[in-house]
Amino acid sequence: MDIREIARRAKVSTATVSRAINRVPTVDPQLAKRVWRVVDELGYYPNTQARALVLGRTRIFGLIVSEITNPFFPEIVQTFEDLAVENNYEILLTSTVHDPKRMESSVRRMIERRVDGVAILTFGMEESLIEHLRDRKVPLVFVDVGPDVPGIANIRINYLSGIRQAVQHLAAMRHTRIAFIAGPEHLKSAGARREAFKTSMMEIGLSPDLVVIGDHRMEGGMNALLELNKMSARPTAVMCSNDMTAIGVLREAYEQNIKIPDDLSVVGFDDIHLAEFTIPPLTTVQMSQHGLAEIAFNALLNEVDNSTSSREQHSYELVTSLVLRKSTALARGVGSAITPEKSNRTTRHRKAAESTAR
Amino acid sequence: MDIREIARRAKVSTATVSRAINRVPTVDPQLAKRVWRVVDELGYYPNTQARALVLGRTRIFGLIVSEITNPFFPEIVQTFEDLAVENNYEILLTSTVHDPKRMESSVRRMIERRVDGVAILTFGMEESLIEHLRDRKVPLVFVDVGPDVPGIANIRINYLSGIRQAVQHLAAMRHTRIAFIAGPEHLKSAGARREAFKTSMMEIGLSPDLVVIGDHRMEGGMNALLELNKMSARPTAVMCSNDMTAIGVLREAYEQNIKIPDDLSVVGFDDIHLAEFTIPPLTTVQMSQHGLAEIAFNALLNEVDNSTSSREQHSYELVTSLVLRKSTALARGVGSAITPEKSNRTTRHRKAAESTAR
DNA sequence: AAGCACTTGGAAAACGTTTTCCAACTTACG
DNA sequence: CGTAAGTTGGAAAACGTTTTCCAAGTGCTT
Repeated sequence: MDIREIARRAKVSTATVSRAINRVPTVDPQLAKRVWRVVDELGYYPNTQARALVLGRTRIFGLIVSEITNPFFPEIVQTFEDLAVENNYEILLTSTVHDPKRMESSVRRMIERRVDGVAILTFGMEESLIEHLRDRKVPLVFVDVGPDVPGIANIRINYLSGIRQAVQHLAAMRHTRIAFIAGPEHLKSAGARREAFKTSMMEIGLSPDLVVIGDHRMEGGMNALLELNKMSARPTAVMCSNDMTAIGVLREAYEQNIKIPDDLSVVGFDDIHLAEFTIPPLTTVQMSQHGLAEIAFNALLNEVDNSTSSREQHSYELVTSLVLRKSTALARGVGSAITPEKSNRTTRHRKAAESTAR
Repeated sequence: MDIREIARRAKVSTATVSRAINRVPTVDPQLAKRVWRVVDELGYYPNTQARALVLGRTRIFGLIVSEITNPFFPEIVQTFEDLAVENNYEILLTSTVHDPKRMESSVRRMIERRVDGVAILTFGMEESLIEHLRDRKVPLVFVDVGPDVPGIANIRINYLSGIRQAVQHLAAMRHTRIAFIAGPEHLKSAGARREAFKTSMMEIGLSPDLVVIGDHRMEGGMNALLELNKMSARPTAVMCSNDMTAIGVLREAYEQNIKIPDDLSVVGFDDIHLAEFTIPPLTTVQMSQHGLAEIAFNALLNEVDNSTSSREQHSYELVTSLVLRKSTALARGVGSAITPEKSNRTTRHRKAAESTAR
């Protein structure tokens, strides 16, 4: 069933049907109504491929993520989809699972399907692939790419703001041996978090060298804690490069019968929804997934519409900030005279929060 | 850059380029190589819209899920995508978030984009919508639709197998007051789980009436436990309609200082990856997400290829089974003479597992 | 040398739209 | 009544492929 069929039945030309469907204002309302009636009766849906072919626009945005099974991403995907529905776009979702082959095939698929833009939320992608896309003039949004790739909209994440708050929060609770569980070494974003940790620690005169490498998964968090436990001078607090790592730490601590937060304070990064439901609830650095998705989508939209004009706002920034829950407490041995009763601890907590969170 | 450009540069006809690209065996290898060289040099990618238009196949499968932010689904999406990549398909992913409007727009989008098939992994979808798709002869796979919709491939899930194991496992540990936290009332799949629980309980002469309604989210699990606590005769064990609910229960128990599993045994359903990392690790009923996705994808593939022949295998079954971890234990008061020392408890656990799991 | 089988190219139709051009028609206004 | 302005329809081009038809070319067999 095509537009010609509709034209025949409504006794108008295909041109008129097209105009009616696309709500061109010049068309007579009476006529338009007649067309719409036939469309509804027959359950006609325009063929988007054909439309895309002539328009040179597919109304599809590509979205490349690292790993859809990491709970960080579904929230982004959901927001992205909400916006897509609102703006009549589709999403072509691709998950690279850290595999260079998959990254390549992702890019190929995006090009083959002629998406109108791509948001890249995976890290460690070959520069040549990015250039491949850029050379085709596909609008791109990127998270955290260095300043070295010109002509690409970039969402910079201010890791320092939140991580500094976290470190100061821990220091305020008398922690001095604070470890960091980093992400995979090749990940730029993981490197940036680590850098921010280092900076924050040095600012307040603490040693930033207690670092062990994780993988941004729960498994890595478990292993990292094992690692940390082997050390002669064990840390009393640990910052994790993301929440999944922190969940792993919590889990391994349970296994080892290490009490959180009494024996060890832990703070995560990302503030995924789950962080509110861990045991104990996770103190973590918030990086709004909703905000990230929104910025990415709008950047793309912007770039598609004003394809020629306004190439200005090419860089966006997302700040991070600490959210306090229950996985951090006074360092061991400090204030041990006070009964570690639950409500008490919470109160102290809140105080510390106020002193550092602003 | 189109196929004509390639033809010109390779000094062959567009017909030959098309044949070469699609690996039609009759074309001379020499010539094919020449064509491919030009293709690579120019970085040419065939336009899939144009191809779809003439072929009448888009090589896109629709995938409709309830809620991508529920960790149950990303694993399915990942497997689905793996298979899509392997078979040169794309996925059009849609998340209905339990909103009838979104369900409608999902279906509309699938039709507009002319997907080659749709896997419906959302529940409580209007029958009229499904018929809308079926009337268009879009191949469909469905999870758990009743036997009332003919002409649609259906994946039936054997909830009973796993739930019966779980109930018997609990009974073997001397639990008699076993509660069930159900899913949203309108969900067919949630209803089926509840039915399976009821059946299993009655089989062994226990009352199946201790039921409270949840929402398949962590929040609902928390509320449900609150509810349960108000009861005069509190349950000693609780089965949850899905793992997210169980995670909520664990969380609220922590809040209430109820020890899991000593004070309360809890078992989940789904066996999401996360279930291994809760505190304590969650005993749960496994329903392979990987298997589900695989069946769904292959069913679709099958239906597209043999569009006319073999309409046989229209129903698939997925069995469920209990996986034992640490969130269940002997009922309180039973064998309390034994010191509840950790390794001991684990051993008992394993034994119970063996007696019921087969 | 003739005949045959196979490969190749040229041309064109087809897929389902949007859009342009021009002509024809309607309406409103002076 | 004549004219201008606006709406509508018909026809056709365009988007980028695949595929079919037919004719021409190539190499092999007899």
